[in-house]
Amino acid sequence: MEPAPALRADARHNRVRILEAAREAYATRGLDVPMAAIARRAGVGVATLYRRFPSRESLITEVFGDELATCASVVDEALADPDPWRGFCSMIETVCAMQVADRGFTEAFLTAFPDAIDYERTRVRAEQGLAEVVRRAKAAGRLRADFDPADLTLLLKANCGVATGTNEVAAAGSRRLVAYLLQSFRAQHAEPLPPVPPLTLDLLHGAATAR
Amino acid sequence: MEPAPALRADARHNRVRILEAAREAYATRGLDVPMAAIARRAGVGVATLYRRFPSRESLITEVFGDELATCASVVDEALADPDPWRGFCSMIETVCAMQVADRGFTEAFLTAFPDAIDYERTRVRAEQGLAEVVRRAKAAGRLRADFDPADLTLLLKANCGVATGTNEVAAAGSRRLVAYLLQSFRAQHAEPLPPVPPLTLDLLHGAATAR
DNA sequence: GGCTAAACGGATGACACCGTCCACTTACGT
DNA sequence: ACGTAAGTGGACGGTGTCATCCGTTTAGCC
Repeated sequence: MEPAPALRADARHNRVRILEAAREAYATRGLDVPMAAIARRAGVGVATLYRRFPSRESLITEVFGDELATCASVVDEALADPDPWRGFCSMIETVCAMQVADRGFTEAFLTAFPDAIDYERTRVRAEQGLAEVVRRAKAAGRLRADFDPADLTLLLKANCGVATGTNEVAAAGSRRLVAYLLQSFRAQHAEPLPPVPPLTLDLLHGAATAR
Repeated sequence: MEPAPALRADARHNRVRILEAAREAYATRGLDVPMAAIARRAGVGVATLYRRFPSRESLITEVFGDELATCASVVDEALADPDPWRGFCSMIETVCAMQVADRGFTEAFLTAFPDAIDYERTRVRAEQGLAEVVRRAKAAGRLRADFDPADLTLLLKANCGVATGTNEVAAAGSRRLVAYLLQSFRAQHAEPLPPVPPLTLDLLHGAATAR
C-alpha cells in the first residue's frame, strides 16, 4: 500500500511543512483557501505543492485523514469509559468542540470525502465503534431506545451550522446546542416519539456528494 | 421612502422577472450564483440586472426581503394560535421547513444582512413577535423557563447545517432534529440546566458579519 | 569534489466571474 | 407619426484562482 518512492530529505521536509500550513489555513479560514496561499504559508512554490498533491482534493483528503484519525481515537476513549452514558456524552462534546475549533474540519464533514478510499478503513472502524458506543449507552438504559446512530451525523451537521461565525460565540452556541440535544437523547425523556424516519449514514453521505 | 423614479413599463416587467429568476436560482443553487446566470434565466442582459440592482448584495437583500416578510407572517400566525405551545412548535416547524426548501434563504440567514436597513423595521417587528411567542409559551407553563429567544437563532443555525445536501434527506433530517429539540424545550424536561451562557442575537449577528 | 536525477519556484496560459461601457432599440408623451 | 429619454444586451477589461511548464538549484551517491 506504500510503495513510497522514497522522497528526498528536503522533499519530505517540505511535505510536512505543506501539511502543517494547510491544516492551519483550513482551520482558520475554512476549506476554500487558495492553493497559492497555502504554498506561501509553507514557504514553498506552488509547483512544489502541486507535485506533492496533484489536486486540491488530494491535499484536503490528506489533511482530513489525520483529523479523522483523531476522531477515531475519541470514539475509542468513549468505549474505554466505564460509564457508557458519560462516554457517549463526552465523545459528542469533544467532537463538537473540535468542529467549532477547526472550520476546515467542519466543512470537510459536510462536503464529504469523494475519494477517501484510503480512509475507508478508518471510517468503517469509527462507525463500528460509534455503533458500539450507542449500543452500550442503550443497554445501560440511559440512551433512548429509538436513537439511531445516524442521529449522531445529524447532530454533527447541526453543530456545523452553529459552528460558522467566529470562536467564542460559536463555541458557546455549540455547547448549548449539544446540551439541549443530549437532554433529548436521554432515555427518561423519550417523548411519544419523534415521528421521523431515521436516516442512514449512506443517504446523508450520498446527498452531500451528489450536491 | 419611495420616491420611485417611476420605471417604464418594460423595465418594471423585467425587474419582476429578475427577482423571480433570482429567487428560483438562490432557492435551488444557494446564494453564490453568478449574476450572469440569473440574467440569462430572467431573459435579460447582464447590464439590465446591474442597472436595476447596483450590487450583488442589493439583489440578495431585495429577494431576501420578501422571504423575511413571509417569516414575519409566520410569527403572526403563531401569535394567533390560541394554544401558545402549539403556536410555538408549528412556527418553528414551518420556518425550518422553509429553510430546507430554499437553500438561498438558509445561506442568507447565516451570511447576515449587512445593509438591510430597509428591513430593520420588519426584523425588529419579527423579533418582538418572537419574544412574545416565547413569553406566551413560558406563561402557559409549556416552555422551559431558561429558554432564551436567542435559542431560536441557535436552532435556525443548527437547522441550516442539516439543510445542506438535497431535498428529501435534508427534509427528513430537519424534521427529526426539530423534533428532538422541541422535546428539550418542553418545561417538563428541563434538566438540571444547560450550563451555557445564552447568546444574544446581536452577538450572533455580529459574528456572522465579522467573518 | 563532482555528477545526476530529484526537487524547486516563479512565470504562464486557461478559465470563471465581476461590473462597466457603448451603440442600438423601444416605450410613451405630444 | 415622431422625437427623445429611458431601457436594453453583449462585448470588454480587470481580477483571482487553478494547474502546468521549464530553467535553475540541490541532495545524495560515487
